[in-house]
Amino acid sequence: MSSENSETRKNILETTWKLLESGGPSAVRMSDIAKSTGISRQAVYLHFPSRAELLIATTRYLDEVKDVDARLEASRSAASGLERLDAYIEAWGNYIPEIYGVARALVAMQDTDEAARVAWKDRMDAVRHGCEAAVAALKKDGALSKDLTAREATDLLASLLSIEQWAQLREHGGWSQRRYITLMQRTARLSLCAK
Amino acid sequence: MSSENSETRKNILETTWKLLESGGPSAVRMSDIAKSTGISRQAVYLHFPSRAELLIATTRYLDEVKDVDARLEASRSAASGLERLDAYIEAWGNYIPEIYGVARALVAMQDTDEAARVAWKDRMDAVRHGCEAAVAALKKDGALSKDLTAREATDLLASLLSIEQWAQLREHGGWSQRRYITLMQRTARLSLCAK
DNA sequence: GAATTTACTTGACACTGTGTAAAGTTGACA
DNA sequence: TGTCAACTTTACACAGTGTCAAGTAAATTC
Repeated sequence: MSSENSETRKNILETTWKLLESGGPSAVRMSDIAKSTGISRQAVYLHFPSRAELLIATTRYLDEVKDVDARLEASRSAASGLERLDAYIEAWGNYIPEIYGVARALVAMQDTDEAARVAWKDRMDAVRHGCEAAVAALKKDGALSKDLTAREATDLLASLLSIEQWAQLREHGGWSQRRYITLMQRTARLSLCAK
Repeated sequence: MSSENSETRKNILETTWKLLESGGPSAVRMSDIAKSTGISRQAVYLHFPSRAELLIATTRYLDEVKDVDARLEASRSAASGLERLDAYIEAWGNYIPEIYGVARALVAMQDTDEAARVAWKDRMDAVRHGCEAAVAALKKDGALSKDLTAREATDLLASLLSIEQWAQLREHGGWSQRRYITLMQRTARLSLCAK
């Protein structure tokens, strides 16, 4: 395999990303990626050992380009637990559409590829971690509902903010992105907070 | 293809169901089904034109055996909108684990098979319809939150009750089935009802 | 300026799983 | 005795992934 910073490698990642954004995940084959990148199918394998690894590398590339960390860290500076919850939902909720194409492809590989499963789990654990922090902030304020343990509140929030949930509301329900954020903030507040 | 009520046909459906219940969907190939049924792979094709059609037939077979309709209709007799909401969540929520294996396999085929996509959409539309009725009952009681249109409330409820959501809470979160039902009822009540 | 290295191309092939096709078997039933 | 239905066996086409080996062309090094 060639160096990590190869120009071609970057081109492949960009192409993969773009192809996944427009069109279903199964429509993006290794040959499609090669063709769109303007190289041979075998050349793709010189940079990535398998389709799963390519998809995983693409999500990492996306995170890097979009600077997820910075966007999610922003919610940390919130004054109250409630503000933090809102900020986190806004930050993550607005990140979802940007990674949806790639995420979908990765999810589709979960059943067949162990590496893809782990990569997806890591990603979801990161979200869960953010949820955990938001719940902890609520609890610190005494704002967490007595009906829920911190663990349960975290699970609930993480599943409310799942990509599948977003897809269902946006695609099937036809919700606007703005409305999605607003109503998720509302739902989270009502179901997690005391009183 | 043979008659609809063939003994072998039923055996294939039973086997498919059982295989899907134990183990990932992609691990259940046509040859696995044939082997477990005790017939040749080709014999399966004498009864079902494709893997997708077999999976679709299996969901229908399950609905028949489990009598979904009767179970979901039960919630209709509820006195108030709120009771109806609770009853519907309980009925559907308890049905999910029984169809999860098959549902998972059908979802996994969505990207590649149009028939599977439509079959799954039909299934989800049926759930949505139940949600719609529950929301309408709430609205009639004047119990629906003013923050939401009936449409939005329906979308929200349907996505709360999605199979993916259930899977995430039960499998990743480790929630018990009882706790899942209780907290979903609570979340639905808090996010849909007025005041 | 010749040799080597790097990045890529070309073409062939193994493997898995789906679905098709055709000829053969077996038992029921008329 | 014949025929029909349900099933078996064998073979094959096809798509997509991943591997292998030989070839090319430009840049780098000696």
